[in-house]
Formats: sequence, C-alpha cells, structure tokens
Amino acid sequence: MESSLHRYRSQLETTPWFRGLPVELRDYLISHASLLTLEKGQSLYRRGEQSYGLYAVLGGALAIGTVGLDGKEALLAVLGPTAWVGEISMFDGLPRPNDATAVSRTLLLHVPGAALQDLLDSAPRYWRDFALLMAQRLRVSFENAEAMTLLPAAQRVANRLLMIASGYGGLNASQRRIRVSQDSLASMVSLSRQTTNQLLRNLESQRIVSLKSGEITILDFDRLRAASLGDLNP
Amino acid sequence: MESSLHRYRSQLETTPWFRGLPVELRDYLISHASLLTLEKGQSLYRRGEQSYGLYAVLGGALAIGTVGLDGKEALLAVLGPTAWVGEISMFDGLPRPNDATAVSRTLLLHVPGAALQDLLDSAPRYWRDFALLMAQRLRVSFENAEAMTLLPAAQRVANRLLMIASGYGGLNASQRRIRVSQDSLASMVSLSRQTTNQLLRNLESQRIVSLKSGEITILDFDRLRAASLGDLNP
DNA sequence: TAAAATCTGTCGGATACCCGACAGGTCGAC
DNA sequence: GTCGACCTGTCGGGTATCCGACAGATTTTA
Repeated sequence: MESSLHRYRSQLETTPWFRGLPVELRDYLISHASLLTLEKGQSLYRRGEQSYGLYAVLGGALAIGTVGLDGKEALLAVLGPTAWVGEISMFDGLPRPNDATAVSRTLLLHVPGAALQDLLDSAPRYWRDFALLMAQRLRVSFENAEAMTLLPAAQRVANRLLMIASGYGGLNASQRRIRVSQDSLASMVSLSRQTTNQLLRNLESQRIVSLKSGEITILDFDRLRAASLGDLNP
Repeated sequence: MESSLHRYRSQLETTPWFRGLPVELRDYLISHASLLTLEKGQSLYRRGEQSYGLYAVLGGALAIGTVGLDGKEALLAVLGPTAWVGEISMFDGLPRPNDATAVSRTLLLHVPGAALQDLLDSAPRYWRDFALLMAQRLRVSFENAEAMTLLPAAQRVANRLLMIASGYGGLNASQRRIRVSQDSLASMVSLSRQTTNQLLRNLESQRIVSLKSGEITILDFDRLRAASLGDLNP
C-alpha cells in the first residue's frame, strides 16, 4: 500500500501548504494514509457528523457548502487537487461545520484521526502546521465576506473567478481553466443562475473569458482583475 | 503593573476560550501583558499592517471589518469584553486581514508578539490552544456566510441578533442588551440602514425586541429564534 | 446649558436582481 | 448511436431592496 501512495507525493507537493511542511511530517501523513474513492454525488461528510480525520483531494473535486431548508445551496468552494479538507474538527473535536460532496468521481487521500492524534501527542509542535491551514481558510473566508457585502454582482463574479483560479489563495493548485458549472458558480457568489450567465456572457464578449459547457477559461487575467475592481465598461 | 493586571483575570475567565486554557498559560498571558486604551474612532490596527501581538477587549468595543473603495463598510463583528483578537497573523506571520477600530473608548490587554514567540518556542504544545481561537472564528465565519446566502433579509437580521447575543458562539461574553447602532447592524447583515430599521421595528411591534438609541434588547429569545428560521408572520 | 454630532424613523421613486418558463446544446451511459 | 440527464442561453414580469431626502429624537461635546 505504502509504495502506491508515494506516487502521489509530488502531486501533493504542488500545494503550498503541504510543500511547506517539515519532511518528516509529510512522510508521516503519506505513510499513514489510505486511498478512498467517491462516486459522483456521494458525500464525504455532512454537517453535524463526527470527524474521522483529514483528507486531501487527489483527483476529481469536492463541493464544500451547505443546503438550506428550502433546498437552496450555499457553496463555499469547489476544491480540486490538491486541497486539504477537514482540519477544523481536528482542533476542536466538534462536528463538521459543512457538507463535502463529490462533484464527479473523486480520489481522496485519507489520514485517519487516530494517526493524527498519535502524531500530535508525541510531537505537539505540529499543531502549528495544521493551524496554518485554518489561517489560510480564515483569510479566504474574510476576503469572501468582504467581496460579498462590498461588491456589486458583476465584480463579485470576476472576483470569484480570480479566487478560484488562484487556488483560493494557495489552498489548492492554481488553474486558468475552471471546471465549474455556471450553476455552481452562481451559488458561490449568491446570485441566480440566470444573472450569473448574463455577467459571464458579458465577460466573454469582451474576450476576457471563454465559455464551454461546465468550464470557464480565463483569457485575460489583467482585464479580469480590472473587472473585479469595477474599472471596466459594463 | 502585574498586580493591576490580575484584577482583570476573573473578567477574562468569563470567556469560554480563555477559561479553557491551562492555568500556567493563563498566568503567562496575563503577566506578560500590558494595558492599552483607545479613544473612540482610533484604530487598533488596519488591514495590511504587520502584527504586534494579541489583544483582549476589557472594556468598550472593537469593530472588526473593512472599508471598501467607495467608503461603504463591511462589518464582520463588533466585539466587546472579553473577546480576543489578532490571532491569525500570529500563525502565518502575514499582515492583518482586516481593520480593528474602537467604537467607543476601549480598554485593551496587549500581549506582545515577542512574549508569545518565547512562550511558543519553549512550549509548542500551546499552538493548539491558540488555534482553537481560529477554529471558533472559522465556524462563526461559515455560519455567517451560510446565513448570508441562504436567508432572506428578515431572517438574516434575527439570526444576526442571536449571534451577537450569544457572543458569536463563545468568542465573547453573551448579552441580551446589544449595544450596536442600527447602522452598524445593517452593515453586518449587508442591508441598507433603512430596511434594517424597518425589520427591527417589525420585531419590536411583536414585542420580540425593544429599541433604544444605539441599543437593542432581546425580549423573547424563543420567538427571535423562530423568526430567524422564518416561522413567523411577517 | 447650548450646540454639535449621531442615531432613528419614514417616504416614494429607481433598479438590480429574482424566478418561472422554455428551447437548444452538450455530455455521459447503456 | 440514441437516450436521458444536465447544462447553457434568453425573455419578461414581479419585487425586494437601495438610495436620497428630511425631520425628530437622543447622546455627546464644549
């Protein structure tokens, strides 16, 4: 088992957080992990459930969010390779704060809670390394809350595309081709699918992005950045 | 100096996070801290600045948020006694993610960065304790993002009042009398002051809250909770 | 105690966004 | 290759919320 897991090491090291860890910690995580596959639509965990450890996305993608009473969805992020999830419950031992669901067939690395406990009991200095993950997520979360209340719709969309493309500030790999349906994007920026579509088509007509089914490609980062600041003809 | 600081110990211990810390850590924090007073409107720190340590609010209140280009404000929270702030930069060493400004004359406990470094270098197990603070804030932040995108305006207001009254899930003391202007409340739920006012008056007419200038008192928690879920005649 | 500053309350017109509906495209499954 | 599932694109009416404006109340400052 171990040998097969080490195949993923270099892939994992594309993510800033993981790359920054001490070697022995990286070794430990990989050698105590196992693989796990989710089919499209299957959930990794749901809000309120107990925690069973830490996960890294190796292939496919996870949608992190919550569904309201009426079925409406609040999407925080769609995380692809090689993002890590599940660290909050590691610290406070409380139930998971949101849902994680596979948007397509997804391959995961699973580090069981017990292995983490053992490690942290014997080397508590590693708490800090895992906390860095939370710090990053908190910064993203603040940035998002800010964008949500300060920016009008069009700028929110542009801003979000940049955020996704950047890998949410280092949480996962950066990418210029964004594999997300307009529907999902809409519930990330809390707009309706229809207006999101309008705003995207607007960006497309200016050759800032190009649209395919289930995919948005950024053509011009600079002008997208300008659009997110509002310095652009609507 | 030390003797005067110990007067605040029992006050600090009203906050769940601080109360949960090991005794020696509480001792260390208090004995390495100093007092600091901010006048109304003065800022403790601004987004982008370097970190100089950790703070606890002992009196008055801090507004945590950001101002947009146009002067519009995004308020994350107004924190009173005895909330702790400034922990994110402690972990990643990056600049502060938002502004902290005194809304009235405010008394603060300041634990300098150097003292924290010394402590954590010699006893890295404490990283975990500080990380708990981040975990709490992250949960609040998620809950908030969720409320923001899933709930209609009226429920957002009710939800937010409950959140503030609960001390943001344990971040600071709980209170039934909320000392916040309707204006501030408005920019926390991202509504205009006018509609926030309408919604509050609506709650007042049902005897769920009572309104004074700069103050909202919750009269009926159960019905406010119902209102935040939408089970209430509008 | 007077003056300044801040906060609350209320009105209507403007508008950004929602939402249902439906057609056409694209993709994966069998 | 064909079918069903999902996704994109577009229209128009309905409406929740914004925004300027202004008056009165309340708190703070001098």
